[in-house]
Amino acid sequence: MLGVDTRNQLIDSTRELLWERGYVGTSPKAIQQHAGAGQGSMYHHFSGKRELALEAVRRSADELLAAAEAQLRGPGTALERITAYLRREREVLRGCPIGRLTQDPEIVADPELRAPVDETLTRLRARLAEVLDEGKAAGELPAGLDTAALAATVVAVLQGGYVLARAADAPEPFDQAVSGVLALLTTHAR
Amino acid sequence: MLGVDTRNQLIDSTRELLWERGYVGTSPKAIQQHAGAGQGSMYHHFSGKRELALEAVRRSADELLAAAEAQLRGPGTALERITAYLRREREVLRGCPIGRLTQDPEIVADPELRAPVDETLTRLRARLAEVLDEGKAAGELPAGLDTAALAATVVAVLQGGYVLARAADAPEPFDQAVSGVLALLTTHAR
DNA sequence: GTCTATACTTGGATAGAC
DNA sequence: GTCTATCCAAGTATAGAC
Repeated sequence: MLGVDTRNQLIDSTRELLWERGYVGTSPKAIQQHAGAGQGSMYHHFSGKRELALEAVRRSADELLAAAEAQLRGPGTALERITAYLRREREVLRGCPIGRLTQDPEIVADPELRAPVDETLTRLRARLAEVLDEGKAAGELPAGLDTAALAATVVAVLQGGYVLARAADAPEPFDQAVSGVLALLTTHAR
Repeated sequence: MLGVDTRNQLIDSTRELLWERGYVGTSPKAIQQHAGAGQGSMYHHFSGKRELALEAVRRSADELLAAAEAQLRGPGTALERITAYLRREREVLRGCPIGRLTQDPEIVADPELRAPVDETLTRLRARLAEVLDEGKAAGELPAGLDTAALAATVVAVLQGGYVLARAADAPEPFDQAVSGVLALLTTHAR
């Protein structure tokens, strides 16, 4: 195979457009144009917009978890790894390619389309809870902490930070939200 | 005037639909049907979808700030009021009628449509920062806290909580996220 | 103010030729 | 595998009658 094949071009274009415009805002025609593919080509590889979206969402989901793992599996204490994850370089104004899908009525109404979104955020929370548990075990964090709740808080700060940044058309509120939760977390570390 | 006039019916219907389906997902026809109004009626009162949305967003924005004020201006210490605000009854699975608009490409691309969204979340943060400042002044919270950052965190937890809940199709992750940040905040109170 | 008719574009997909 | 032609509904709006 030489170069990228059409099928993958279509999937990648769909990922981009879903990120930028969501499911209801993305038309087959737009996907084709972005991918440089014709109608026939798209409908040869996929049954339609929905199937294409399904594949696109699954890939974005896998990528998001892998990216998180890169920070969380890294070196350092539990809190250092959480900090690295929260502070990692992000395209804040673009928002989260997975989280943004939760605002799409046709995604949440379709169990198959919602499933990868749900799994991704659920696993992310579970993984963060693990890291927080390590912090507890190491005495970095107080034994009484509800790590599952705290993991949800951490993910929510990211997802909500994107919302604030997009509203303001500026990344600062995102950074503030992250700073705020880190300040709370690290003064618990002793 | 007897009963609700058509103009207001149209605005309220638009508010509902924007909340549920966003701007790109809401058609003039859907608005008319939801409002029980005809085409001519809608285009008599408004120049089109955009103007209607503008009015709808402004009203939802005002309402959101007023609702927040109800908790934040209430009785109790700063932390008690923040807690009341975070724990207030919410239709979690519907998400935030203002925050959800930040995921709409046509809203954020249009300065006039984005403005009320931006103002609402910015004011909300400012108001929360005030309350947190009161908590600092009262010795409830450590003097070193960055209240602007913390206010962003609080709003982000709400906005992100909605995202997690909608992904899971269940309110629990929202409640966890709130619990987590409250646990951090209240153990700082001394 | 509201209704119906009309218009043009886009969305989403199928059919059949190459 | 890809292209072009075709199809029908929906989106978004204007025109003019009542």
